[in-house]
Amino acid sequence: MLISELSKKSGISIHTIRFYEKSGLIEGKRDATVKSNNYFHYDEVTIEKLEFISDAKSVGFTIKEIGQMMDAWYNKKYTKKQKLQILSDKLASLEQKMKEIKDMKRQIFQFREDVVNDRC
Amino acid sequence: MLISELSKKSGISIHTIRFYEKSGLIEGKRDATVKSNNYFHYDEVTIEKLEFISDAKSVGFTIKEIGQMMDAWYNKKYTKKQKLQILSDKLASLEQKMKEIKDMKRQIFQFREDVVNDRC
DNA sequence: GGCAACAGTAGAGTATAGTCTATGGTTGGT
DNA sequence: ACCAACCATAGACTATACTCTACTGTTGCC
Repeated sequence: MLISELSKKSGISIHTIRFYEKSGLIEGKRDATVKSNNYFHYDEVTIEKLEFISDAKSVGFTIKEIGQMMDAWYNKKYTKKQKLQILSDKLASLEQKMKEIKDMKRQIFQFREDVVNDRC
Repeated sequence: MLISELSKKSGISIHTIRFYEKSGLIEGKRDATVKSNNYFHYDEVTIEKLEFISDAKSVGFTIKEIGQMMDAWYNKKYTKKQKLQILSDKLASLEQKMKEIKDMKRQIFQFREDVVNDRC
């Protein structure tokens, strides 16, 4: 599929898709048999990738981290050991975020109690 | 205390403290009896505020949101009802973040399994 | 009185993650 | 052949959150 279809299917703007492509997160292929244009073609996997990017971004991962994670299982860039290391690191950082969110929840709960009881 | 002491006690750079002050998150007071300088003085509560800012930032809240939350219990800017609304909104967004992180963890776990079993 | 250390303001610069504009070529339908 | 709709690249612009520089004034100690 071409970029406009990918955009529609993924819900991500064409501009942003191009930005992700430049950033190395996704990659379209050019059809070597067609010489009149240089349109990029995308496959279904790219849709999955874009969905993962959205999810990963919303939990606070950076483009760089997301690229690293995607390389850890779509690419042959790393050894098995390196891949496992990367994924374990990201799991640990999620564990950490989880803890921080729990603490923040407790803190806001306390603030709310203070407001309810006119202590502030 | 003056800004350098506040910086040392909070672990936040003087530059960043000034940035937070400009952003309306914290507020130093000037000593009206001293006319030779216009140094800002900070109290212990400001240290607590800076700690909260750090925590809130690391869970992904923006400066704007943090300011709103701090206004919700340090200030008289909002009515009780508005304060409770703001704090409940933030709690809900933390709940949402938590859910997203859990999903992301599951996804990365799956990737890790795939790597372990050479399925990618 | 000199000077290092500290205070302030204003504004420039950086990094991240888009978002948009300009420009020009391509495709498909009439 | 025409033209709207699409594709590509390059680069400008925006917002957020710092981070740093330049410049100037103040304080405290010898």
